[in-house]
Amino acid sequence: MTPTAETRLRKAGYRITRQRIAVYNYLLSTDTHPTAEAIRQSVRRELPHISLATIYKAVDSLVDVGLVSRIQRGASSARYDAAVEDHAHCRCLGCDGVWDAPHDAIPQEMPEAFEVVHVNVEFVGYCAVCRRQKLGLAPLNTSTTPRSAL
Amino acid sequence: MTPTAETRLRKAGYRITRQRIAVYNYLLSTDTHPTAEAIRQSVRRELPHISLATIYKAVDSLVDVGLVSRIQRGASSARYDAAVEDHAHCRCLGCDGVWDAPHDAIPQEMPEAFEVVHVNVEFVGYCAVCRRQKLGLAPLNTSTTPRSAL
DNA sequence: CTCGTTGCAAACACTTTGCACTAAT
DNA sequence: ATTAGTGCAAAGTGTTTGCAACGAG
Repeated sequence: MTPTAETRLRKAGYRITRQRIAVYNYLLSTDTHPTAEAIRQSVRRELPHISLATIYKAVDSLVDVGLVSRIQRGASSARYDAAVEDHAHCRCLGCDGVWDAPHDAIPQEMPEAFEVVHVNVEFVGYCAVCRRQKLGLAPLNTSTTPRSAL
Repeated sequence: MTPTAETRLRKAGYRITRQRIAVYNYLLSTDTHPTAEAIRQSVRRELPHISLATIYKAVDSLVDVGLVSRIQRGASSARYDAAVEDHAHCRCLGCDGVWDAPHDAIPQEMPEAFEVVHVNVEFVGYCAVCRRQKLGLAPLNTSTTPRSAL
C-alpha cells in the first residue's frame, strides 16, 4: 500500500487495516482481474481467517475512494482491478478469463444529454487457447500461464 | 412474432408457444430494455399465470437463436432487447434506467489473437432527469415518459 | 403419441447485512 | 476511549433446476 493510497483512504474516513492493505497489495501485484473469492484465496496466505464478507467490504472501500475498479459484466461474479482509468477488456466465453484489451478502444465521442462518469468496453469472444480447443486442435504449449496468450 | 422469427426458432428445434410469442412480441414493442421481472409484469396481461422461470427460459431460447440480446452489466439484473446488432448503451446511476446510446460508439479496431463474438459498450453516468435532481434543480417536465429524455 | 415446455418450488451463486467482538485511531 | 472494521452466520437477490402436468407438432 502506497502512502498516497493510505492518505486517500484516511481522507474518506476509512481506517488502514491489515485486511485492506492485503487486498490492495494483492490487486496491485496481479493483472488477473480476480473475483472476490480469488482475492480471498491469495490473501489467505497472509490472513488465514479473512472472510469473504471482509473482502467485499474491503474492495467496496477501495472502489469508493477510487483506488480500485470493479468489472462487472456477463453473468458471473464481479472482478477487481487496481488500475482505475477506463480501459477495454476481453472476456473469454470458453474459460471466463478477463484480460485488458491490448490497445485503446474507448470511444472518445460521448452521448449528449448524459453525464458520462465512465465508459465500459468489453470484447466478448474466445481467447487463443479456447479457440484452439473449440476447433479441436492441439493445445498451445502454454502450460504455465495460459491466460497471457493475448 | 414474425414468420421469420418462427422459422428461426423451429429450425433450432424450439416449439412456438404462447409464452415465447408473448415475450418476443413484448420485446419488439418496447425500447425500455426490460428486466425479466418487467417482462413478466407486461406479459401477465395476456398470460396471467406465467412464471418468472418461464420468462427466463423464453428469453434464453430467443437469445439462443439470435432474436434477442441480453444486456448484463452493472450489479443489477439482466435486461433484454429485441434489437440484436451490437450497439452502445447508457446506464443511469441515479434511476438504473438503460437506453440505447444515440450514436454509434462501437470500436472498429479489434484485439488481435482474440476471436471477437460481440462488443459491449456502455456509458455509465447520469441521465438528464437524474442529473437535475442531483444538482437540486427543479425536475424537467417529463411527467409521462421521463426515460426518453436523451 | 411424443417430447419439448410450463409453472411451481426448491436449489443456487454471488453479495450484503446484523451483530458481538476486535482493533485502529 | 471511541468508533470503525472484522468474521461469522443468516438473509437477500437474481437466476437456474427438478419434476409432474401440459400442449405443440
